[in-house]
Amino acid sequence: MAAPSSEAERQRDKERTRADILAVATREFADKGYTGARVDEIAARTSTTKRMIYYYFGGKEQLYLAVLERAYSELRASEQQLDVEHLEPEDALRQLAALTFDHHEAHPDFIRLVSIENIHHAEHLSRSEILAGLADPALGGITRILERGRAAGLFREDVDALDVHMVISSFCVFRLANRHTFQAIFGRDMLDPARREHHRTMLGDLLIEYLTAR
Amino acid sequence: MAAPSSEAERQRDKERTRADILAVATREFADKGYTGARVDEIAARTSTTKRMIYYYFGGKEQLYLAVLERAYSELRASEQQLDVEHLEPEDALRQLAALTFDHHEAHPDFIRLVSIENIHHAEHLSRSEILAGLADPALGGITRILERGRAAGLFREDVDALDVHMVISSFCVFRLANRHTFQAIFGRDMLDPARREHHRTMLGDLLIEYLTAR
DNA sequence: CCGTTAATGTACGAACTAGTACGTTCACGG
DNA sequence: CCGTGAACGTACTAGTTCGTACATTAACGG
Repeated sequence: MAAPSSEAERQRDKERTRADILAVATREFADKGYTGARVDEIAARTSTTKRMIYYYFGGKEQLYLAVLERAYSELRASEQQLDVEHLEPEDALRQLAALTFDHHEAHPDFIRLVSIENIHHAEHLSRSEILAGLADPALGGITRILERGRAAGLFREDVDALDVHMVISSFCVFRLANRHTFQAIFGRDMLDPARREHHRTMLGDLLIEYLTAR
Repeated sequence: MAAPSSEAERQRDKERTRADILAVATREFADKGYTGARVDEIAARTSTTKRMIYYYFGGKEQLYLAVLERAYSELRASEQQLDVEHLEPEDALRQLAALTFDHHEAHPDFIRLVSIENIHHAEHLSRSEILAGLADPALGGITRILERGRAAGLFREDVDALDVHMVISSFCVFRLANRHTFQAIFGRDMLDPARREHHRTMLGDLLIEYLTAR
């Protein structure tokens, strides 16, 4: 019947249903945590039924893993399209930090999923097949910038790419992941645009001053 | 009967039972999260029964709040007994950072409880009565160090105590809270003694180089 | 030494939750 | 136009989990 495959008119659409479930599940898991999330609740917010969750994903745990893997894949994609090879080491690092800062702020679900996964001792991520592909995209850029910076005698020698990555991630993740207790205790809103801008440049300064010390 | 109140021989001991429940609950909540924790499981690991949890605390939620409040109280106590007034600003800040670093590493349950509480948007902590007493102990020391440092022309002016606190907390919390996904992805053990030492001094350098820049 | 009450133990229920058995409908090739 | 299988819906179950009614025992004052 004139194949409506390319149209949005199909009533039955494998991909659409899968994507719908995944999107709803991402919000539910990020919001409530793995144990707190309810399969029935996810199903209810979907345009389909619970039966389909089991049909396409197998169960709550596999659905959670699919959600986690998609979130990490997006981060990897964002990291890979980064091109800072043509910049001077200092500027390259500042830009990389700023882009990481922005990516995290643009993906609050991801931050929460990582926190949740750490609560569960990374047991799901450890068993994931995408695990092997995550380290390199995150470290490749930093490694090359550090090499150029050290070759030019600009950067100190006693820090490796993973240390730098940790400083960047710490700062970007903490201000978002812990913003609720921070807000409760200190009354400071981490999402305030002015403060956001201040922290964004602060992170760059922090890195450069440390790496170029003495 | 010769009041065995002060002895450990009592069979019925209000304080002992309460403390027992609280200790077991702390481990359970820190390990499984609020929704993941099981009241029956906590009761089973106690030397008393589930009935006593409801007798002394009222319910799962109040028990969790009691656990959270005790964890924060310990941090506050540790912060208050800190005396860095007699040190030069730079050394004072390095020492404060190192002590925070140590305290976090010595209290893994606290780190996890904070992560868990943030997953729940700090809804429990926000309603806590101890909330008002948490900000000052955390910031007082830093504020005084910064004032002395700025007065001596050593430190930059565009950073406040809360920003400094955030940098310290970010670093100390992240390396522990996110160590499972970090380990899974990069294969790096954050608890390795040599690396621990490296990061401990690294944090001090990071702060000082940034604050004394230019 | 005994009554009162704080402290404790047991058994149970109501509600929830992941997962499934079974039945139905749509799409598409022949 | 019809048979076949993929996609989907409904209703249910088995097991879990928080919380409580009810019974009991230890401590302590008088």
